[in-house]
Amino acid sequence: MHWRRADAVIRRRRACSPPTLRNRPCGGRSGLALARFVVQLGRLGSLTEAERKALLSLPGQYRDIRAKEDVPDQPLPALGRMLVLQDGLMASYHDNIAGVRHLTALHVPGDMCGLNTIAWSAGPTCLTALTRSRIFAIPCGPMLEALRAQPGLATTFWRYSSSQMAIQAEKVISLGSRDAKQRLAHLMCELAVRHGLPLAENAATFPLPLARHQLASAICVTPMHLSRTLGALRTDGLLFWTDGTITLPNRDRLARLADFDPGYLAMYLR
Amino acid sequence: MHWRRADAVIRRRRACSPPTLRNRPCGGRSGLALARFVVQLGRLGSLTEAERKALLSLPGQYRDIRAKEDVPDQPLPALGRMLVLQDGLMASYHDNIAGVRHLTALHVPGDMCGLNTIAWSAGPTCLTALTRSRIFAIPCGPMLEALRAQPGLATTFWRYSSSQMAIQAEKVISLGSRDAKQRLAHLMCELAVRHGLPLAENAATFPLPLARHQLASAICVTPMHLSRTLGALRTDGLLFWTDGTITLPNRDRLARLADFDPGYLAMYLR
DNA sequence: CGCAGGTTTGAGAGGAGTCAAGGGTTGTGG
DNA sequence: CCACAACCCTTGACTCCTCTCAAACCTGCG
Repeated sequence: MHWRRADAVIRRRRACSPPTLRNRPCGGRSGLALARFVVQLGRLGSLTEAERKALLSLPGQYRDIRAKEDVPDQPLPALGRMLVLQDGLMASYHDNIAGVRHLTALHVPGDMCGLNTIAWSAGPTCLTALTRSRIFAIPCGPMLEALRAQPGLATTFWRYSSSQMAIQAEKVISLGSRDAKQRLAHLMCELAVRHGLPLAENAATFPLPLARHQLASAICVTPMHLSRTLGALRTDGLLFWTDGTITLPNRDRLARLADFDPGYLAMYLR
Repeated sequence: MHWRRADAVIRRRRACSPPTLRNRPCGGRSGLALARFVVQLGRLGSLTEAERKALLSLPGQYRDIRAKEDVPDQPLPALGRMLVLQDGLMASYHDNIAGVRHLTALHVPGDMCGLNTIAWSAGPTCLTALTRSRIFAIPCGPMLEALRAQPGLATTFWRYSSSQMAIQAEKVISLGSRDAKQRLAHLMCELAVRHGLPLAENAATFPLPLARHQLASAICVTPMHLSRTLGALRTDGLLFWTDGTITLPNRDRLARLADFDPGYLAMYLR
């Protein structure tokens, strides 16, 4: 694959990298990642104490993933594809027939990636780490076991998938009806909420240590046009992105520009 | 709301139409609609005989919906929002702040619309009937009851939601990386499959009794541009749309043009 | 230091939107 | 029956957004 980038060079080095992850497991059971995930689930509706306990006691392994490393189809043999993101930023991607990569979803810490692959897998759902990330990988077996022991979990996971679908739907609306400036503004409003910054705070700052072409891919524009769009929002005084950090001085104005309605992000709001 | 149309007239008549459905219930229990839905579910994975029976015995009411009629938030009081489409074509829509309508998903006969609202509802998920449609509306109570009696159903519904999410994801890819001609071609390839036309048949014909501006909205272009795009595909000999009927003489070529890979439509393939 | 890659900026081209006009169809009322 | 309106569809001209191609700049690194 290659990014839709200025120089359009196919990076053979990366294409030839080994298909399985080769990173050291770094111990630890359960821990922060699952706790964050459970908090998200809790915001979506009723979660019984038994379900909470079952989730928090799920076994798994922490793994560090290098930035720009892909998680292929069978990422962690015998570990399954359910990854709770603890730190960093990951994305689901799709490489089209020409080999150009498009990011179809972003994942922030506390998100569970690939959860619905246990329900149904529509072809290869591939993940890539946009930044150095730490994940908690849950094996398939114990997850199925937990579903058997706590049948209510299926509903909970279904609910979670539905909430992620709402984000997808908003992306469709964005791509279908907003121009590049609005799409960028909308994504920034969304990421601010998903990073846990309360809506009440009008100014926001959060890390986004991406390359330009990665963010460009997330809003479906070329890096060149992203550059111009960033410039436009910068002169508006609405968005600054330096040293891998986003600064939004005025989220209200930004939200108005982007037609942003946070209703679909209930699971991230406190 | 108003469609993004040539004359840009807000149709007050429709906007003022009563918010609740006023169509005659037309009797019948279970029947065709649910059977089609169950067939879809069956293709997604294991469905036990008990679950199948529980689904098929779900109570509900058939309703006819006029073309262009909206199904508002609380469509059928005390009936819930789970509608199995038996005949016709429906769509989920989103009216943006300017009142312009965008279709975010199409529903063909056998689809269950709004199923995931029972899991989690991200704001108003509104439906509209693109053509005269017949639905089977299932009340919320019996559905929850069935979920209690057959806990495995939650997994099944979760799986179904995931499969619908795959269609959404493909839409994101379409909007992000294909131009109008490819998007139209892609949607036609998809609809042919979802109408149950076997992939092996290279030529396809299926009904699509829509107005131009409705289809335009589904692929996110203006009706004027759709008109041009239809002309282009017509001169290519790939797509003809007359009298509410789509004719695709060469699905292979169309699929190649659109970069269409039917893998994500497993639940519609036989 | 040179090089490769990321980033920005500019000029030109093309896809898609907007505005506008014209023809076709349907429905309604005189 | 006809006139008229309303709506739908198509086509053309113009404009704007975004892509492509290209060049220049910057940065980190071998």
